[in-house]
Amino acid sequence: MTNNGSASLYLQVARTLQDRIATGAHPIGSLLPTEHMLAEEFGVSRQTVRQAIGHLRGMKLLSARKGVGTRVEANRPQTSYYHTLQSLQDLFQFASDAQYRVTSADMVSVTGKEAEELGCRPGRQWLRLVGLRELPGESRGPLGADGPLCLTTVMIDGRYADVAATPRVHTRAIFAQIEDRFGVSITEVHQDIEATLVTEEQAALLRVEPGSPALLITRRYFGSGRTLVDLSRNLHPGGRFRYAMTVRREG
Amino acid sequence: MTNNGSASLYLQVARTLQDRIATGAHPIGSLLPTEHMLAEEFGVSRQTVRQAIGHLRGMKLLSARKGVGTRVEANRPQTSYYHTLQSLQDLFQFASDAQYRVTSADMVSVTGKEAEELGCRPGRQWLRLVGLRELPGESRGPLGADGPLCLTTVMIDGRYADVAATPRVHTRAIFAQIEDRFGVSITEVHQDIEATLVTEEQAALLRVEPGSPALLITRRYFGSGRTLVDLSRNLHPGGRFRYAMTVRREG
DNA sequence: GACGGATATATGTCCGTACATATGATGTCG
DNA sequence: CGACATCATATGTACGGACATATATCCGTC
Repeated sequence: MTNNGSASLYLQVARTLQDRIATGAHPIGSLLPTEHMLAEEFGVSRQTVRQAIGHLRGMKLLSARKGVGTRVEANRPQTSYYHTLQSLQDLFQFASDAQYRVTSADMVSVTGKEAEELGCRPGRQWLRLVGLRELPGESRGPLGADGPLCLTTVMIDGRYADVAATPRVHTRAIFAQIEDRFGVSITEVHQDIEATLVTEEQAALLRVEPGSPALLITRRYFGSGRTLVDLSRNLHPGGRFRYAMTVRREG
Repeated sequence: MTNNGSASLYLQVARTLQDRIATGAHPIGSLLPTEHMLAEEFGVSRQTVRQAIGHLRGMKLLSARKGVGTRVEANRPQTSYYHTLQSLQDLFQFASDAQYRVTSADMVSVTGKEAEELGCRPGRQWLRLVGLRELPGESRGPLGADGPLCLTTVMIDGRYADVAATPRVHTRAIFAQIEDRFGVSITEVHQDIEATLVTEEQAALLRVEPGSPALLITRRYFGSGRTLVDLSRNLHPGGRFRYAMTVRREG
């Protein structure tokens, strides 16, 4: 064994295999020798070899298929960074009691450019909501003066239009209502953040100066099979909102 | 066993334990019966019980400590969403050949508010870089007309000031240079995005109209022990940049 | 009462064996 | 030559036993 003798036997085996993979003795894509052969070579039980392989599988260096063998997947442990969310609600970075007050809800037939953006054929029916998100009553945050958190436009696939067919106040996110009501589950969300200026019309609704800066956050919610379930466009006045996230190293 | 008999034995055991945990028979924080007791109860070997427990540990439902026991950590598998990055470079969302052209590099002694923001005592030495990030030569992206990608100010802990002591052009991110040169590794990055307007001075440097919108992205890079290694403030002109990310459901 | 050592206990590691099962290769038959 | 059954093979599952090691507790000593 190349290692010191104090560590667990299976960790020594794992380390040796990892070294061999790193040095190219077992190229990516190739099959490792069988567990039986490795056990014999290292003079340990097959159980111990399996434990070592299991360790490396946890690091995504190896994968195994019954009846085939153990394949080398990666050269070295990829040091990836990740940002986790407890739930999709965390994408919204304001208090969870914020209300979405819908002022208009219209079924529209999308055309051309808009259809392309929604990833569907022209002529399909979508429900378009327009409204303001604001904090209820006195629970205004410390950040902004008062005024709505954002101006939100939502496009909902016609199949799920029932969740918001008439203008009203929503206390839960639209996607969450669709998930519950129709049993679809959101598997992926694409979020897009850009800077823009508010128009006069928007400024009046948001109670800010025309021409002041804003974050335009577009979110696309995808269900199974990468089908777009709903799309929301949130215009956040500059001083009233910021988007914060933390990424951590894996392991 | 509550399950059908076709699945693996250890999966049946795991399922039974999961049910018991979900129904509160084993409350969060409590210790499970010992592996030996469970093996006896289910009429299986201890090895099989361990495999079942290992399965639930992978789901973060259980944790184990040698000499103590197996503790219930969670009620049910948490469906978390995550956003992964291949490397921290992915936080920058422009071509990796972008250059950071530093126009000034000054060692400063931080005071009051700035010291607080950097999380250090007033009077500490930090290196302040100011410069523009731009694409080299002809490789201009399709998005913006030409002009710099962003105006970037970087604060570097005095200990690592050597990486950029004099103004010059950097082709690698500052944090990456610090990682290599000083052997520290960035374990966490905090990122903060807000909308703002560019001042006249900034507009001239970025070659945009004064008063146009911009994304201000502040990134704090932390090393081991949550110590701030460097902080960068990037001002991206509105039309020239957007921040995109995708989050996926776990499992 | 404080400190330290012996001890019981639970998980961790390791061995050997046996059989199950998915997979790809081989070979046979129409 | 193609479809299909057969077989060898590699990982997956399961058993039983044994010892290692970390931890908490008990107990005696100072």
